[in-house]
Amino acid sequence: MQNTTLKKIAETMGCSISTVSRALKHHPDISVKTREKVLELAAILDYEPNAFAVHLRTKHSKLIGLLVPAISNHFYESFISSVEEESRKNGYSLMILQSANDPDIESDNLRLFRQNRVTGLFACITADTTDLRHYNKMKELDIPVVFFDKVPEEKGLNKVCLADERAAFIAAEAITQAKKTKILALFGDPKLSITQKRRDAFERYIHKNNKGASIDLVFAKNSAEAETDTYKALEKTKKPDVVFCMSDELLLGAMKAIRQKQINIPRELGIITISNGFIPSLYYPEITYVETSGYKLGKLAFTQLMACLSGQPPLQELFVESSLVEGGSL
Amino acid sequence: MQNTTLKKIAETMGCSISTVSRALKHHPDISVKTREKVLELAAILDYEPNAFAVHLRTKHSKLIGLLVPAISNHFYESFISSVEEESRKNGYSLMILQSANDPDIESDNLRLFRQNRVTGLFACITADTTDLRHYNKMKELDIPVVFFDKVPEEKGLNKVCLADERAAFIAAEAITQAKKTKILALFGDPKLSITQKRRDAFERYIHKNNKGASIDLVFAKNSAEAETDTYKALEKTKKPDVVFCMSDELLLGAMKAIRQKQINIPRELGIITISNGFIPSLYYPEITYVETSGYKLGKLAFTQLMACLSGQPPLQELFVESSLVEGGSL
DNA sequence: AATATTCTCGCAATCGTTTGTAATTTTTTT
DNA sequence: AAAAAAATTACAAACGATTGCGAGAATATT
Repeated sequence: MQNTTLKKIAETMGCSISTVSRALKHHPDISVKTREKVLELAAILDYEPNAFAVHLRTKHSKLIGLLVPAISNHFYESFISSVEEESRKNGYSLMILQSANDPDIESDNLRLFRQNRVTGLFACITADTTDLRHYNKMKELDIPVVFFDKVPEEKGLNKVCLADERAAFIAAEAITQAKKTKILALFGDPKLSITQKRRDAFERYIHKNNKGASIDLVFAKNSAEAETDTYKALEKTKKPDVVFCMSDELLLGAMKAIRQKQINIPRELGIITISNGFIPSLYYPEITYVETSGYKLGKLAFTQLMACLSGQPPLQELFVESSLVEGGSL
Repeated sequence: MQNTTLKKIAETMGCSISTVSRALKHHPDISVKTREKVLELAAILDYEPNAFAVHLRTKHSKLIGLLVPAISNHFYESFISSVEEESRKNGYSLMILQSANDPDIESDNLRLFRQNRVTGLFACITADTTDLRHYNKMKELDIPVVFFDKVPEEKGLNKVCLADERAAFIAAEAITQAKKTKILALFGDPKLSITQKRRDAFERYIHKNNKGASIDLVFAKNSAEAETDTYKALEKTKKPDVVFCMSDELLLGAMKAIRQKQINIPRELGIITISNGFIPSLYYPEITYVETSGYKLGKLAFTQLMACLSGQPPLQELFVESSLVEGGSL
């Protein structure tokens, strides 16, 4: 069956299309009597405005693009969920694409977003994104981009991030207060600025406030690498007394190694991570973590995008604060 | 900056819009020479077809709707991820909305899908969905709907589901083969049909093939309940020698109790669950599970939808088979 | 050389809305 | 009652792309 259109309503009512259109949006030009009739008829015929026609005409797509590395990820999930919620509340639809951490797919997706004339875009860049041309093209087309989580280094972009330094700082503080000195620190891809920031903050704090502590610094690209690296570290004669993981992914790997070696937490070894809290709650004792909420980040990103859309874009880098959540692992 | 349009290209080339349009899609009517020129110019001007205009004209939206209870869910995530992947490969965009298990939001969302003239729809109904009118409206508009996971009872609908009975059956089989006889079986909300199906299949198999085995049947609404219930069961004098969980959520609770009691797996106690595999892999030893893959379900759903779109709709209920994935927990 | 055939390309309608402006009707004013 | 003002509705041009049809130019046929 065909969809009801303004034309169909107009014809069955015996009036013009524009009258119908205006009546439906309570335009003062239309008399109450006709408006009522139109509204009634529209309800009967189940009229649903054709979003494509509306967007084509108004040039306002009410569509927001969202680019994440992967949907199946415990952090992005909560971000997505939160953004979807806000979008729907504000009458926007969401177009979600995954880059799979591949710059080629990323640029394909950005093209798709452009073709769909998204009103705005949330983007999390891949580890290998070096070419920002596609993003710049968005700017040329007046499509505001709010980068989140993994953001480019460039200045003058809208970014919302977890307070990476702060989170690492808090973790380092907790380790220091727990009087741990032999630290195994697991970080992710060293190319990413998030890694650099967390690492810097972590080392700075430890060197300044935890004199005599040693840091065994390891970069692991994924969970499996984290596992082997942790395993190796635990076989050394000078075993660590605490493990710091900068992400859930690394925590998973580290915990597997720890379980294999049957090491008791927290008696023999402390562990702390940066997380949104889901994974840490799976273990017993629960893992102490510095909270970084994808949910909050999503809310913040949305506000930021709305600000861009409705006025002068406040080009700036915003942060979601972190806090320590005590499990029993430290 | 404005987007490049066919008109702009036509004007700078000094030819008509239709020529440009045809040249861009390699229409035989257009000479190679002009085609080349158009292509070149389009590349320079960064032409991106306006999806709205295309869809309005062609009446083919290349947009697929996806309705899930929640994005932040370890099962739907993989489903979404899989569907997104297929969609992109096939030139479709995805519009994802969450129902939050609320029938009102569900119907709002269905309206949104209609307004956006989705080409097809994947839907997982809420636990309280009784009114299928909104879905029937889709059918009237020739929008095929593929229900997945939680599907309506009605006949004559496209459904793709996990083989709930089979999964429980396989788990029961594995338990029997492992010669376990004192079974603690954790099931979810007894109101849900999925619970009933799994329970029936499980009990039937055990009673028939594992003579002398006893089943301690427990219904737990969430992870916390599963934890207390498991804890209690482990304190009884007649301890279970195996735990069966019908879902990841229950597994998480059970494992916490087991960890607290410092019980060795698999030496003192076996455990098996039904899962998509993520949570089981977090433990050491990894948990043996019957796989129910959201990923595979997504692939199946997509194929089903494509079939509906490209010919006679094969109204039918399809199932994703389950298989046993051996961890070291049994 | 005249006609037929094939190549190229442009015209114009269309998809379903929105919206400025003009036209018509009704009401008010004098 | 005639003119002015206000209220109501219709007309028509966009938005950007697609596509059937026809026109003109180039080539082929006799």
